[in-house]
Order: sequence, then structure tokens, then C-alpha cells
Amino acid sequence: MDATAQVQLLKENVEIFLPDNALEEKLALAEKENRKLIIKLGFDPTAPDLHLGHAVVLKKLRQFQELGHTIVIIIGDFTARIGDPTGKNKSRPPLSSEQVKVNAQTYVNQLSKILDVSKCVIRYNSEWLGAMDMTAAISLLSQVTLAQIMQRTDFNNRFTSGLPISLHELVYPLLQGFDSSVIHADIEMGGTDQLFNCSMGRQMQESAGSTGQAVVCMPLLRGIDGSAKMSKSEGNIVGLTDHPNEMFGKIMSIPDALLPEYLHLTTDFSKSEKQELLDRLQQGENPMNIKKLVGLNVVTQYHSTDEAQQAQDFFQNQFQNKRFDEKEFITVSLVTLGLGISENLRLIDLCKGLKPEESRSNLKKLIEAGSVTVNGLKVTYAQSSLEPSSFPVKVRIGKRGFFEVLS
RNA sequence: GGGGAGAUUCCAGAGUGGCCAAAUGGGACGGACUGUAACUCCGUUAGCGUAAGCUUUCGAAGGUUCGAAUCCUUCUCUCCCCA
Repeated sequence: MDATAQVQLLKENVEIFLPDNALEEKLALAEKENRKLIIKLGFDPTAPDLHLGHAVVLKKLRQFQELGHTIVIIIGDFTARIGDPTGKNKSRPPLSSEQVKVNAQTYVNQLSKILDVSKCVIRYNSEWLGAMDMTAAISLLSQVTLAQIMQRTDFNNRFTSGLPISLHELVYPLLQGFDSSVIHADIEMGGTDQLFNCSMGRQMQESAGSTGQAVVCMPLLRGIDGSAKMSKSEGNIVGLTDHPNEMFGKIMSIPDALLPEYLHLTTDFSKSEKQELLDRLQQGENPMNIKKLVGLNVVTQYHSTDEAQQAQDFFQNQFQNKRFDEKEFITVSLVTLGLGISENLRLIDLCKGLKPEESRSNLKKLIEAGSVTVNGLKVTYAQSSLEPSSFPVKVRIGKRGFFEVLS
């Protein structure tokens, strides 16, 4: 691939380059010094569940990796004790070192779905941050002013709206920046929400007398509910390890308005394929069709073509087909639910057995609201009893709970 | 260090002795409609009980009272102003 083609590929979907011609500059540098670039990606081991939002960044990293550049993953085990304040207004509980190890391992496993982990360098930042003494720490702190730190939107918002900001949170960007300095990063990747932290790294490197890293930020993928950002705490994620059926279903449930964004950021389609699908949307084709194609594509990336196809079939049968009998049910027996078959097994008790995580009060409300059907018929009285002779019985609870109960 | 304000159910935010499991809005969930989209409408939103009702909940711990989210004491945390 020639240089221009490389740049074009690497620029696709990127939202922010800092400085503007960062990429060209760094690539030229690599060429001149006859070496590959060091690309940094930081990871906070408090939240090891990767989702499609992370994948946007990881896919870009893969492109760099495929061009031979070195990916350095920083496991922020030290900084996890502080907690990245990005978008947060509450402090997080500290993690034990065992928990950090477990999380790091899960994280790396998930990374391998996208990156060739064997070619990545993995470093823990406690290695240098933990060893730092007070003199070095103070000297680090002296490199940045309060006004600079307060430029960060998040701190600014919290400050102006009277919310607490602890001092240790202010230090977080510096430590993350110091990481860049230690590993001599050429480029730091992240979502646009990491812009501040990443540019701090650039500054730290420069004040340490070396060349500052370039910052490459990918757009933030919005959550499946259409809210600003996909994040676990919002409960709007598509996890990379989600079951194919679930993954497909989640894609189908995104608002139509999000479809172009998902098409661009989450799929593997080529530029021309993407354009073709966008054209079809524009021409008024039912967005559902395009959404299915996106769903198929995404599930294929993280599972397989077959599983993606099966997921689509499942979806069509389970949710689009109106015939109750033809749906798939999870088979359970009364015995495994710990329920004996008796003269008067009440519906509420059966539901509690099937959905133990729901409270009885809540299940009762669901039944009364008409969300429970027995053999396809709504039953709205929680105390209804089920005759022993009526088993096996098919019970649906809410949109997604399909059970066939054997006696 | 001194002075002031505040902490309410998932979130925001009312409530200043009984009518408070706590207004209202948001979110979430469920129902109708549908393409598990959007829009719209309706319902639910502490737990347990078939029910009457009972239990726990308004930063924490004590106290006053027949009765406390509301009053008092101590404590914890936060914000603002002055130094």
C-alpha cells in the first residue's frame, strides 16, 4: 500500500487529529527514521467489558497494526486506584490487585477479537507510577497549571455546578500523560472524550524534552438507546461477547436515526457498500432491511457467518413472526425450578420460579399489566392456578421471556 | 481557621409533626399500535402477603412525641463566602 492510500485508510472515520496534520507527520517521521510507530492505547481495568463503542477505536488500531506499527496497551492498574473522572461525577471504589489482574485478563481476551494480541506490548502503569517518589511526583505536577486542567469540560462543568472535584482526580490526566512519556508513544488513540487526557500526554512529553505524541480520536458511538455515549453504566451497550441472538436483537432495537452512524462505525462494509446502503435508505427503503444487514455484518465480525444467519432467523421467527406456536422456548421442568406439581400451582409462583431475579410484587404487577401469556393467552390474575393436567405449558413473560414448562 | 447553605425513593427535585411508600418531571419497565424503530395513548416504578394489611425506606447514630423525611443532639460528607 502506498503512502497516500495508507493515509486515506487511516483517516477514515477519525474525528480529531491533534495537530491537524498529525498523521502525515508521524508517518513521515517513521519513514525517515526507518522504524514503525508506537501507538498507545490506555485501558482502565475497572471496566473490562468491551462493547461496540470500544471497537470503533480498536478497529482503527487494527489498521495500524496491519501496517506493521506497534500497539502498546497500557493497563492502568495504578490509575485505577484514582478512577478516570471522564464523564463521572462520583468517585469509584478502589480495586484490589487480584481484581485488576482478572479484569486485565478478560480485557486482553476480548481485545483478541479485534487485535493480534501476540503482537501487542502490554504494560502496567504501576510499574513506573508505583515506583515514583514524592520529589518526582511534585516535579510532574509542576508542569501543568490549574487553568490548564480546568479547561477540561468535565472539570469545568462540575466546578461551575457546585459538584465535588477531588484533588486526586485533577492529577489523573497528568499520570496518563506520563505513561505516554515513559513508553515514547508516537500516537495515542482514544475516543473523543479522551482528547484532553491524550493532549496532556503530548504536553508532558514535550516538557520532558521529547517529541509530543499525536492524538487521534475516534467518534463516540452512541448507545443503542440513542443517548450520547455507549457505556456500561447506562446499560445501552452491545458487548463484544454478547450472544449472537442478543447482539442481533440489540442492533435491531436501535432508533432508525442511529443507523447511518452504526453503518459507518460498527460494520466491516467497504466504502462503496456503505454508500450503496445509505443510498437505499435515502430512497426510502424500509430502514429495517438495512438494519438487518448491519446486524448480520456485526454479528459476523464477532462470531461467524453461520451464527449471524442463525441469529437473524431466530429474530425473525421469535419477534417478527406472530405465530406463538412457532417460537422458540427455553425448556424447564418444574422440578428444576424447585416447584412440585400440586393441585393449585399459582401463576405468580411459576413466574417467580422462571424469573427468580424479579420480586414477587413486580411480577404480580407485570401479570396484571398483561405482560404474561400462558399458551398464547393473556392471563391477568396472578393467583390463577395451573391444573396439573395442563402441563407442559408455554409461558411468555414480557417481550423476551419464552419458557416451556414441563411437569 | 471563621461564617453560611445543604444531604429525600434510579436521577433531578417538592415535601418542614399525622391526609407520606412520599408531589412533579426524566429515565426505566410493561400494555395497545409497530419493523423488539419512531410517534401517540395507557399503566407500573420499596419488599412481603389471595386480601385486609404488615415490614423496611428520606446521609449515620441516638433522643423528644401517641405519632418524625419533617423537631433536638452528636457524627459523616458536600457546596458557597471570607482568611
